[in-house]
Amino acid sequence: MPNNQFRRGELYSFITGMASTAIARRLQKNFKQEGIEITIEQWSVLYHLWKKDGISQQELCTASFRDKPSITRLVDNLEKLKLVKRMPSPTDRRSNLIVLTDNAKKLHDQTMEIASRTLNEALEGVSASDVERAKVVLQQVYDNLK
Amino acid sequence: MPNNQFRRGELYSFITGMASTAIARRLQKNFKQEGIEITIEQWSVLYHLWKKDGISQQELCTASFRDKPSITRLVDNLEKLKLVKRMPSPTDRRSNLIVLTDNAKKLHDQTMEIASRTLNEALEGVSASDVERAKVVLQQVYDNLK
DNA sequence: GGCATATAGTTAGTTATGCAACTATATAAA
DNA sequence: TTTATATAGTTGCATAACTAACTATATGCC
Repeated sequence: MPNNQFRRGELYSFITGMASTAIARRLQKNFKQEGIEITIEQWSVLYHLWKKDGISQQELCTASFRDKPSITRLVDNLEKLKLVKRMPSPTDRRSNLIVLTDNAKKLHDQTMEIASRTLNEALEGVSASDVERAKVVLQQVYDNLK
Repeated sequence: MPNNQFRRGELYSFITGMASTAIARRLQKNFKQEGIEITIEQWSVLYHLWKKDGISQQELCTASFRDKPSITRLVDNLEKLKLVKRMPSPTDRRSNLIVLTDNAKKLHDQTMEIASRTLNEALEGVSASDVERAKVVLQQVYDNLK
């Protein structure tokens, strides 16, 4: 096996697993410590709804890079938690519009503060320009494969 | 909400989801196209065993950044697929040594070639030095949170 | 209008993760 | 030696992901 193949195998584990799951776990832990009992996946859905409320499940799929079954179940669980409601679309009877409840609106400020703090923990000692360069690489990887 | 908090929220999605899941999906797809019916998680366990065969589940946990239940079940499934066997450790009766079967050894060359090719697809147009810099950032993130 | 096709969303089955609780064995301290 | 503690691994429960198959509605074409 050529040496560069080995190094790329190592890289795979870096990009694929380590940093992303570490951030996810830490964010989940920080939520829990403040008594916020939602998963980070649920939070990421709320995150898009806070930016734009009342969008369809399909729009949530696109925004959050998930497939339709994943969004169906995340919305199921968010509905059980009384954080969102499915409303029939007035223009398309196949489609639901997902709207935030007051409970979810109340979570915005606190969870965004925790997410911001978590990202600060994660990026401690990393310069803004290195972060930007890493973003560009990861975006390029995504674009190469989508 | 201050503007830089918003930008960091965007960054979160970069690091957490996009690139890593895109690579995982593409690798899975490339395996499947060549008729290799294992998951990338199973492959990542084999990957460590190819480097060093006959290690304990705990060593697999450390090497693959997974917790013990995850490794227990991955080894369960790999055993069902006749790709590994649990052997009792001769020195510690609590411990299993996980050894590759001949079937698993046969998968090495083909899957490494696919993984290498997939990573080439992913990194197309990204310079080696940018890859190295991104690796450093992701490693730093991991170290910050572990 | 009627038919083919595309789109929105749901359901079922398998795999994987995280967490907590558990068993069994090993090690260290009294 | 006995007791406490640490370690290796398993099991149960909840959540989430991917794939494939499905229902219902919309759209485009004849």
